[in-house]
Amino acid sequence: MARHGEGTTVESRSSRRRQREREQRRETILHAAEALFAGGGYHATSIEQIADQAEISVGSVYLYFRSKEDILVHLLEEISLQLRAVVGREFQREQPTLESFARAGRAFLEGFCGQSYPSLVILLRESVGQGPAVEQRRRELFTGLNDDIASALTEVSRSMGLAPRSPRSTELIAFAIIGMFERVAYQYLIWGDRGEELPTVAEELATLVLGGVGGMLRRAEEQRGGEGARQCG
Amino acid sequence: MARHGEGTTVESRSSRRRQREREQRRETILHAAEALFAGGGYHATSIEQIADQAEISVGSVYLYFRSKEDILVHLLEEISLQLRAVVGREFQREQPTLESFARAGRAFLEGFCGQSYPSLVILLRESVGQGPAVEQRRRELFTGLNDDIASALTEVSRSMGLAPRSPRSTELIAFAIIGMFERVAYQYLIWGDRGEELPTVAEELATLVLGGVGGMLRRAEEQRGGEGARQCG
Amino acid sequence: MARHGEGTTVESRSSRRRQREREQRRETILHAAEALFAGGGYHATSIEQIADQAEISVGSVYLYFRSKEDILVHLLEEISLQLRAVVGREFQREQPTLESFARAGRAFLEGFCGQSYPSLVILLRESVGQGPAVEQRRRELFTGLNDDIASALTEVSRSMGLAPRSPRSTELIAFAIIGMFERVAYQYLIWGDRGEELPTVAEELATLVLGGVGGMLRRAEEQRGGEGARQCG
Amino acid sequence: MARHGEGTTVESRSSRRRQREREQRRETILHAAEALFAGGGYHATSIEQIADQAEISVGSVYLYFRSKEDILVHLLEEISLQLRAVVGREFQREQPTLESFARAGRAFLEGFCGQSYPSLVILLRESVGQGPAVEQRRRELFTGLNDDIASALTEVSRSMGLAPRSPRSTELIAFAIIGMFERVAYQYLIWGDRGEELPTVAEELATLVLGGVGGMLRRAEEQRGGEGARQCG
DNA sequence: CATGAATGAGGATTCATTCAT
DNA sequence: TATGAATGAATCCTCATTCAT
Repeated sequence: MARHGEGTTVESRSSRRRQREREQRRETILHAAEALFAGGGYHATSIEQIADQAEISVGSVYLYFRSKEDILVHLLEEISLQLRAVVGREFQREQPTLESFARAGRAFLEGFCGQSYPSLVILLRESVGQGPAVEQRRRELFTGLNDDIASALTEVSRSMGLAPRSPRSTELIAFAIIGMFERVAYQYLIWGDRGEELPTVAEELATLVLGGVGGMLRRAEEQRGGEGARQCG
Repeated sequence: MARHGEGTTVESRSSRRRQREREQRRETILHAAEALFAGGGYHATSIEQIADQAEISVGSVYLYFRSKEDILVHLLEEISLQLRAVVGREFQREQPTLESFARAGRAFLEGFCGQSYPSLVILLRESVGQGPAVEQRRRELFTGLNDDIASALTEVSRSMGLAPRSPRSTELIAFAIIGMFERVAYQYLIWGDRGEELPTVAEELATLVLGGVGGMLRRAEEQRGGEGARQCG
Repeated sequence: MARHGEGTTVESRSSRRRQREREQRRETILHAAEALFAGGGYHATSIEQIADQAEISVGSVYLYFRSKEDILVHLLEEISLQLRAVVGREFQREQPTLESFARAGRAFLEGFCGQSYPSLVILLRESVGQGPAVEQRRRELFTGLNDDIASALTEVSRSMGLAPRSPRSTELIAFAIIGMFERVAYQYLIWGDRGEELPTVAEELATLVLGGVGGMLRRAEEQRGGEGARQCG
Repeated sequence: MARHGEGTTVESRSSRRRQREREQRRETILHAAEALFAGGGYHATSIEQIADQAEISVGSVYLYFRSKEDILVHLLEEISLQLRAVVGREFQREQPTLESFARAGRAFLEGFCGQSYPSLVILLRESVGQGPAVEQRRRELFTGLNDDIASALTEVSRSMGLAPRSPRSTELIAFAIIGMFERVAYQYLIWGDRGEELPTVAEELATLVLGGVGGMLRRAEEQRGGEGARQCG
């Protein structure tokens, strides 16, 4: 329908603007929901509240999201990206070392939790136990995170001159690392009202994790050696 | 209302019977709810379903529990006891050693998770994000568990000849340990459908934790030494 | 739980009372809905209005009916009984004759339509085009009615000395009879605001139907004869 | 805006084209709606679905029709024309006879129902019980149809040498005829899934109607005679 | 104590209609 | 004219909790 060369431009301009506005609106809803879910809880938050907060109508929410659950799923989507960006960065810069885990831990606590407390609350509290679709997304998130960490672990243990461990060992260590940070974040940030201690805790935990991961890697090594020996015998 | 001297006896007998029956009824409701919450989710379970499963009337549920939320809180209560019994036992027998942590870990995975899967699901999934009262109880549960572990840690590090660490270090290590097992249990048991791997995983994780905790303790020591040195300088 | 002979009586008494009250409540809802559906239309009537009219709460409506649609279906159920009682009576008394159709017609117009105008409106207007479940029930209603009439037709034509006609002919004549009354009732009662003419119309239609049915029966006879002849040729 | 002499021509040309296109668009919407209403039901069909099916935007639907209800009303308008064309044709060709009713009946079943099943569904099912405006249009439709048939009846009875009957008798017979075909069409075509029987049924019903109408006419005559006699006496 | 019918606030979702572009 | 995003009123239904029996 657009005529002449510029027609296209005009059309694509307005269409791009539309697209941008649409994205913005989506984000607005998502952030309104994030704040409300984190503040009052997923179930205690009604669609009407979200609409009010986002300064749109109830019906409009459904132009951007299929259902209330869908909002939560997309929130997890965003959190997943944030999280892997913050944490993954530490492993991607160069050859990861044991120190990378300490840095990644600090990044998680200070870069992620500290920057976006609502995200943390949704990740660790509000998205838990809220139905299968949400659970599925959480699972993917954690699996992805675990893969990142497991890869780094493999690299690190190789660079430490440790023999390659079984895939499950690596997986387990990765989950263990995630779990440590999860619980610490939950205790200190969600339950703790101890935000001011965050830097100290981050520092201390980073140090501890260094020892813990180092110890686990070595232990896995020994165990494997033992197994090997036993098998040889 | 008691008549004659023996009245008291009679009454106390029947009153004791009453008391016992009351307890049984409570348990019945609690276990009905546990199964339903774990199976279909806390929100998807109605009081009517619980009453049906417990073979009593809806009204009777409210003779034993103030509200639906109250059932969940008491379920956490029970789980808390189970958990500390299973895990605590390993630390209480004698002088705890590093090995105790490995044993406690195995006990958690095999004794608790393996024996009562529904309890695990409620502890880690269904009781999360379900309102303040529940959250409060969960917090107490984890704090209690943490205290147990922290005490053991103090003992162990002393018996290992390591200098006493700051209370926070100990607390952090304890939370880290809890977190490791939480996430591993969630991944392998709740999401994993990998129940059959449980013994292997338990064994492997126990070994890893030995290394991890050992490493963390040593690292905490070093850090403290460093700090001390710095302070001295 | 009831003890002694009278216990049973007492229990069954109260249980019978309960049952009776339940039935009454059901009827109350049904009649509230009937009036509102007939007055304002099925879709324009909300569950809240029905509850108000029946002087109960919204939730209680759902103790007696699964859904709004379910109310309509049960309304049709009742109408079906009424209708077959009123119309069927005329055929059941003795050997039906051609006159029976005239009487049944009068009974339909005066006994059914005249007595329960709302029922008529629901049968012919509000239950039409309201979804599959309702349509299914309407279908059964009409099929049942048709069976009644078809049986009578068979009797009558035999008693008139007419040879038995094909099942389809009988079915068709029965539907034709139903259709005549339906449209006449719709025109004169639902659209007509001509309730006062009812007796006259009923009389006139009864007479006409006598001729019509008689004519149809004879015509079916001839046609059959013709077919037979053709087949013989 | 028209320039020069020919301007008018040009304008009227383009205006006629516009007009034609507008009509086409209207028809497109109408037919999209017809198919959807007949298929899924009036209420289950949304304006968006209609717009999609007609390959226009939601807003455009409102350039052609005031409301969703308005679409249904106009659909009835079209159906009314179709119907009277098909049925009326049989009476208009020459002097109508009793046979004309049989032919009109066949035309209704085969020409109308058989050719446009969706129209039938909308006429007999989807337009019923859908609010006052629609009901008003349906009433006009049936009244018009009735007038056509009543005129023909008057002609026929005169040509059969029967004395003129009361207007109401004629009206009643006309409604009776319409009702017969309505119910038969509903049963066999909408409920019946017996489309293949249509020709047979049409034939059989035509024959029966011959007898029925004949009988009704004669009976009306007798009754009138009786009344007259009574009045005379 | 036990029952289970009754309550009614609450919430997610739909959809006909409008209007700025 | 055409569009389709935005609106928000309207509605069905659920379910935790109460209380008369």
